[in-house]
Amino acid sequence: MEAKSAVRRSTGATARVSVNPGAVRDVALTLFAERGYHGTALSQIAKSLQIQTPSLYNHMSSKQDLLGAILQDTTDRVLSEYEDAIEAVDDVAERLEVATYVYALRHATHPREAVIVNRDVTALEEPARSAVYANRRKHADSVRGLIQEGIDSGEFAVDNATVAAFAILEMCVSIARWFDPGGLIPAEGVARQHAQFALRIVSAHVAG
Amino acid sequence: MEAKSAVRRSTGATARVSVNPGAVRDVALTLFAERGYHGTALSQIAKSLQIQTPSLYNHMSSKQDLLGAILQDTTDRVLSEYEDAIEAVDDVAERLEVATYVYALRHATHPREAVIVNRDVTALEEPARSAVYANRRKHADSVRGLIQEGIDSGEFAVDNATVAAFAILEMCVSIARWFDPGGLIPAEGVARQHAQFALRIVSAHVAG
DNA sequence: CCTACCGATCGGTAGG
DNA sequence: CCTACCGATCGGTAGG
Repeated sequence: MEAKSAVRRSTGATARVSVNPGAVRDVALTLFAERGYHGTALSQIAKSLQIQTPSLYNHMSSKQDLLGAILQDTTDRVLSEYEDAIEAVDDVAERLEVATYVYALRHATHPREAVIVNRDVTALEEPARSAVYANRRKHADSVRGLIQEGIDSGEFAVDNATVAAFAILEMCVSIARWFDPGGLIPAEGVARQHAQFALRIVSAHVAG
Repeated sequence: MEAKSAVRRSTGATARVSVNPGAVRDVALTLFAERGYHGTALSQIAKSLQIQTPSLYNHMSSKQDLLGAILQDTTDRVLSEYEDAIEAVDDVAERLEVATYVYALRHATHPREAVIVNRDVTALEEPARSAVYANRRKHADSVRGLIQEGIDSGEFAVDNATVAAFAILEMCVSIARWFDPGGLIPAEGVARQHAQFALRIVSAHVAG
């Protein structure tokens, strides 16, 4: 009969490092993104970390909290990144360009977070869900305002600011679903092209 | 003591019409779109139809089959609609325009199907999932080819046909997530604007 | 971090 | 279309 530790060592699983809240969240990001919140069992997260399911509760308070923290942090970051980006420039076309660039880049570099925000926000219970929606709306409303400003000044030519804002934002969101970080185009290249698409969508007259 | 039928009548629920496979699918479309495949229980579908869960099996063979039928039919229709649309015109810019128009219009008029295809295809088991992916790829590859054709002929000016194709298709897909059929803009208006956005993204020189 | 265990609910079947 | 029921699995707790 073998000792328990020897049996465990013989399974060939990679050595466990240290389980902490960050590690739990990282695995949750991967599995939620792959299978969705409802499609992921805590037992799968635990297995990936090579611990038993109840041990997860040393690093989180509930499955809902895990989802809530991911969605809140992600949308918080999107919002602050957006505000930093437009603060740096004044021209309305340039603002739309940098806003699109950072939003696209974030979706290319953080696909798991993006997929979960867009697929599983409905799985989040209130009041956390409303807080996430509020972040999203704040961002979308501001981009819409940017476009309306460009229309009013005659720099942009587009039928409807709301439709254009959704088109621009959503083509960026989708990057998280198709972009291959190991492919030929770097994340910055995809972001740059989307920023150009945004200017073209609003028909901005840009130099160069 | 009241008779069973009287009790049922007294609940105030709307009169049940006739349950058939189409009614089951319609309710599944609504609930899957709202909560996702894994987030929807068959008991909820049954409750919405005012029958017991086991009775659902008179109208479907399994939950997986229900999802598979929805996804296969939806992607089949997208593909045939696309082929019909581009057949009707010859010019490459016009082809991109009509292809975008019908794709956008479909997502505005069939939001439930669109949301489910894009969120729950990963919940579909093989080999059905691969068949759905094949339909999607056929459509995306053809649109990418259209754009490449325009680049080669000098009509379009875009860095990368694949990136442009994804941007155009995905901004249309997202319509299903934000479009309000009861709002100010008709579905056709949203589709028309997206067709214009597509031409602008590829920088096509269009008359008018 | 574990074992032992909980009530609830899942998709689905048997047999009318 | 129903009642009665199945094994499996869910998120989570007790108590070390």
